[in-house]
Amino acid sequence: MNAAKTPQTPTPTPAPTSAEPLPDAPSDAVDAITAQWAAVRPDLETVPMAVYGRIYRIARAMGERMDKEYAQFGIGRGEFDVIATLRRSGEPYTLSPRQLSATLMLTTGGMTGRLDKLEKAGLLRRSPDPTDRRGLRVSLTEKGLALVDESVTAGLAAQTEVLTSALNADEAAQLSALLRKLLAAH
Amino acid sequence: MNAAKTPQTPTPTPAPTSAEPLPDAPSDAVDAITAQWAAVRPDLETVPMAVYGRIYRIARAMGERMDKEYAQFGIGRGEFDVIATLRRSGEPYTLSPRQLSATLMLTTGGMTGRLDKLEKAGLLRRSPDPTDRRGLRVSLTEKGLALVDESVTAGLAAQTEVLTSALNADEAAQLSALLRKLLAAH
DNA sequence: GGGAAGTAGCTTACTCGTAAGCTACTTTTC
DNA sequence: GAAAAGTAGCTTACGAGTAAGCTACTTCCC
Repeated sequence: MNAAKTPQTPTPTPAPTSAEPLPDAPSDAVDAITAQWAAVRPDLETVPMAVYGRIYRIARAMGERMDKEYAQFGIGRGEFDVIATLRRSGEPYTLSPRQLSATLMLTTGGMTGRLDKLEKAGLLRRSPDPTDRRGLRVSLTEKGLALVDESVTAGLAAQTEVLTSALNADEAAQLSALLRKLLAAH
Repeated sequence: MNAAKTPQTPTPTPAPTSAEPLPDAPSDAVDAITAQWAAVRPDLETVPMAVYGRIYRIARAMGERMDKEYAQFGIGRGEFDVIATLRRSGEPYTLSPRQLSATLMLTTGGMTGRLDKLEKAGLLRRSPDPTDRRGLRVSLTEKGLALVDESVTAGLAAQTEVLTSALNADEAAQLSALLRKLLAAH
């Protein structure tokens, strides 16, 4: 009835590739998965599997946490990203839909939907671009500016809380540096 | 016309929190974002923002890469996850839909859709559970077993390629350990 | 200066997930 | 051993994204 074989011992040296569940570190769900793979397919590398497996899970877990934070302000993560992009672009908090969809790696169709929702909520305003009649300018309203300032603080507090509970300042800096190198390879 | 303000210099000490774009490290899109925030909201912590920003982007980039790998075998990432879970559970490569949806953190409705598609493709088979008439048993077919073995190898090769191009073995192990600690806090 | 090519934003059709509700069956409890 | 509660899997309604195609406008280029 167990959901899956639970590998009792994360076998000291199960894979061809070195150190996985270091002696002191407690084993987690990802260790269980790599151990299962090592049992049935010992030819597979477990380190990359573990790294990306954890990245994927952390991204998902923090994403859900962020959703909850932003829900307090009546917006979703997607909407937050839009108003946050406007906010950090500085005064007058104005960008075009195209700039927004490019920055957020979203199709224009998806952006139209987000802007509709935010405009209806009174957080931003669409106005014609005076220099190009094809285009629009999207600006944060007073209400939008106030809301984004509150919600970014709340969201960041959540991230900070989890990060500092897990890692000290040195480790966090080290992690950031390693992730920068990894991201550069993508 | 630029999509966003491009911060020329990642200012040596812009934020209250220490070392961000280390002297040698090239600055990336995430550095640009944190620099923008530091300019308009200098009270915000930039380290957590950078860590989670990079985690999110790496997860997304590798996700897209995986989609391409699996597309060669005619499946998507979601379908791959299902047959991979069956594969690593070991012989007889059989689990219930409930076990699968629990393991993959998916609703039962979502699992029904994935199973429909995989069954139609001949990669797995649904049969009644002999001990519980409410339940089903989902098993990999010969074809499914062969396909998952090929696709897991291809996917892992892609992950290994990117990881080893960015980090040496020590760094990768270090990253894995830091991520384990961070994941544990979620 | 006029036609070709490019760009901006919106709409439509489709995909794939969730949430909630359904039926069928099993387990618990008195 | 019958009623109540729980569990398994499917269906339906809905949400939010993509891809492709549309119209309107601008820019390029001869």
